[in-house]
Amino acid sequence: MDKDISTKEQRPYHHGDLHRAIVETALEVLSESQSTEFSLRELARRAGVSHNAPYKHFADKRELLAAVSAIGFELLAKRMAEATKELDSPRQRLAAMARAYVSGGVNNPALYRLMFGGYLAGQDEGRPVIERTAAYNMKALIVSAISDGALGRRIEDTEVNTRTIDGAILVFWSQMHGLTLLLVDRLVGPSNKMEELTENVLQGMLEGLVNSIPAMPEGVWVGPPQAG
Amino acid sequence: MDKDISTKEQRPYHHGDLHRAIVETALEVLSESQSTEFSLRELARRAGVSHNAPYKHFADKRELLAAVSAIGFELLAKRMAEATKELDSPRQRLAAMARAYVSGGVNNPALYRLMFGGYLAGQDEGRPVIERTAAYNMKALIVSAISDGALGRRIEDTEVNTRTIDGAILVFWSQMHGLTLLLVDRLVGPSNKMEELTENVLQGMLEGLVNSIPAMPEGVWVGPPQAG
DNA sequence: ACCTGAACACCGTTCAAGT
DNA sequence: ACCTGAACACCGTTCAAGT
Repeated sequence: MDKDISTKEQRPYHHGDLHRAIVETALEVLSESQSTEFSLRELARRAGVSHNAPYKHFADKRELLAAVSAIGFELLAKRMAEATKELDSPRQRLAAMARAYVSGGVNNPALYRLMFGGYLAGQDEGRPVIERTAAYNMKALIVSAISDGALGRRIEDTEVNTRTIDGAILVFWSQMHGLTLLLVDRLVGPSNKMEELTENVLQGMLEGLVNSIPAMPEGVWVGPPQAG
Repeated sequence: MDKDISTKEQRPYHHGDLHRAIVETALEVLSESQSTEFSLRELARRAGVSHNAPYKHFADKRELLAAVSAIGFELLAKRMAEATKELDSPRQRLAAMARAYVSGGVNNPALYRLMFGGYLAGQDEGRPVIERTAAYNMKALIVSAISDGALGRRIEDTEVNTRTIDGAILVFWSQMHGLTLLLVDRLVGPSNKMEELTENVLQGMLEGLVNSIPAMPEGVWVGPPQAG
């Protein structure tokens, strides 16, 4: 009649939170293999449940990956918030955020690609995408870094309006996004020059390509091509 | 004894160029489905050969996708060359190239993601990647657009050196790459505002974020999030 | 040379049960 | 409720053969 519920490891009926366990396993496997091509069955194996158990928590492999992606956005947002926490100067805040953003991506390329790679984007137009709100939380940090005065003098003006700020955000985000992905995909490198490149790009962005691009560190471009 | 080789459709022993046929089928399927998750077997079916025939021409699904990616780079390079052909002003050339680049990506997101999505990037460090030279040909167009005077006055200076130009290229390319992918992944939009956004970003990039970002068209940001 | 059919070890996903 | 085993229709890839 005794159940012996507390001390020994039971085989059947474990896992209080399989949902969480699966997502964490997925994050591990993603980091290790740097690929989303793992199978649900492998995850189940590593989590110690039958190949079928995950379907109680996720309708789909896609849905699991969406959950992983959402966590990716949270992690990146946390990094960005952390990096800017104690900085006052708008320029410093923006630079710190850019560095956090780029290094976050370069640190776990597969996760960054999953978040932005459109694996979960298209499909049916109307369907709400689960990680979308997580993406918006992250974007909000960029918005605040820009609109809290990052643009310097213009931001104090009365003529500044939301559309102008939207423009700045778009420039900033797409610039960092592009740099991150070129680094991640090894079209530019090496990634240990990452901070230097980020700083240079940031400076060029703020002050204008024509006037201010500083000399780049050498060996920035991956290559050379085979025979030329 | 007659072979009847010319007029009738034979069943056995077709395809003078199965390699090409497979790649073209892959491009079709990629465009239609906007996903790289089609199977080799499906390609073989559509090309009218056994599921096994492709392996005579490609060691791997990866190798096939690399060939498709290479064609993607060629197509994009052609677009960019075409777009700038009859323009003289560096500013116009750069803008035209940016537009061609972005619209090329937005036109076939799955192909663009395949080209840049790192599907073929990582793996073994040393291994030469087949599409890499194609990517370099495309990059050469960007290089020429920048260094042929696109930067205006600075480019005439004796103080201009290759490292400076590298910096400009990095800014330009990563900016366009990022914008393209934010559009493609619907984090910013709608894509019919693409040209306008491109022009604005380009202007911001050339003249500096602080001074020159013009007002953005409305409705640029996808959203809003669910409950906020 | 170029293509085929059968076979292997895997998938994602479903379903009728078990505790 | 939560988990399982068996089953289905598919993969990518390999191999011994056919023309």
